[in-house]
Amino acid sequence: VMILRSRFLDARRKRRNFSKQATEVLNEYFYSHLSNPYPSEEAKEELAKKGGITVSQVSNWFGNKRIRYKKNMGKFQEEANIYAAKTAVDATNVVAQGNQANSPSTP
Amino acid sequence: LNEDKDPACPSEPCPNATQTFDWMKVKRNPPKTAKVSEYGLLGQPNTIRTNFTTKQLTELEKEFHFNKYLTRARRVEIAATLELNETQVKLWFQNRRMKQKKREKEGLAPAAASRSAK
DNA sequence: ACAGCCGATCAATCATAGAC
DNA sequence: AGTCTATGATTGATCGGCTG
Repeated sequence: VMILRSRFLDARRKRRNFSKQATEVLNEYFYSHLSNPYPSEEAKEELAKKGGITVSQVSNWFGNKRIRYKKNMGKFQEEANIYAAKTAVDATNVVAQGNQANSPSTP
Repeated sequence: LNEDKDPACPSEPCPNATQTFDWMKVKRNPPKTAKVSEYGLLGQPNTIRTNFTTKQLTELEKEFHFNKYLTRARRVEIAATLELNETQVKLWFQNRRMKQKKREKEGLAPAAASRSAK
């Protein structure tokens, strides 16, 4: 069992938490787009640049964030309120459904 | 000063603050990788994430370096040798290619970054 | 029709960093 | 120094779209 673990023990180890700056930028986007927290490739690149991390890390972050958020929404309520007040560039008016037009930066 | 923006909560209690959007309700269907163990005696018809053994991964990796893509024949061959379904082998290669592409991408971006930083 | 591929994502899990 | 929780990364598998 332990022998089979050695298979990994490579990149997954030695993990560093993101800087305050990165976390801030990511959360800001996430909560200001809570109705659809799926940044486009371009948006990811910008977030990566602003946070000083890679695009993959941005993707990982959103992937984890979305899953964990819906898994336990209550646990993020407080955090949601904090960031919700910061930015309101979002268009939260998609009550039912029928939404699919997502153009953050494509006029 | 600022009131929550809860445009609508038609007929839902809406526990607290933010509402529940569609993406939060998304549910994936369970894997069908099962080799059908008869759903009659206890447990569900096993539909769990495959756990490749070190040996299987070694073989798959070796084959990948030989060919990034599989032919039907080769796939059948490998599946039989490693005791996996063709689907598992096919999926492994698909994911492996994506992983490869991701690595190449990450391996060049830093180079370009240092170029402009120099 | 249809299977394989791509790109994105999900979901479960691993391993570690940090809180207590 | 542990134990528990937060979090970044990995990866088998799903979803929708495109294509030969």
